[in-house]
Amino acid sequence: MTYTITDLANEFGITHRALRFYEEKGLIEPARKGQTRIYSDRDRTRLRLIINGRDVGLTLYEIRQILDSYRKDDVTEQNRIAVEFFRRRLAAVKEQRARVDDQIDRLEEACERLAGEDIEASAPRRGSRSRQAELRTGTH
DNA sequence: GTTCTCACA
DNA sequence: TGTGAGTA
Repeated sequence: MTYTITDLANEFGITHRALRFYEEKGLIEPARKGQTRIYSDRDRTRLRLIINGRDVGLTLYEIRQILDSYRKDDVTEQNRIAVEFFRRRLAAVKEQRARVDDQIDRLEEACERLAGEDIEASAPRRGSRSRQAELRTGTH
């Protein structure tokens, strides 16, 4: 089975521009009929990997390195390389989450501090006692 | 319809 | 990590 650039673009919800972009970056090398690109099932499988990798935040360069490892026959080695990239990305994403959580905490605290008195009357903060109430009574 | 290139965010 | 416009 073969596919045109529009076939795969439609199937994966990307533009034909993106497909050529991936090709330019060396992630995929479709055959040519004249000047027109002809994508094989193998190209389609690689594209699926590209999209999945992109969706979890890997760079195209990282995806290419994983794809390149598939030129080896050693499946164990392929998996080792992929896992290496996944772990690294996982650590980065978790770090991002920690920063986001910290920002949320700071913003919530600031809001409570600045507008707490007004907001509290109508919408009590979570927990049985608000921070403001604790401050007023001096208890914890 | 598909290709390529250049500018642009 | 792509998009838009213009072209052949």
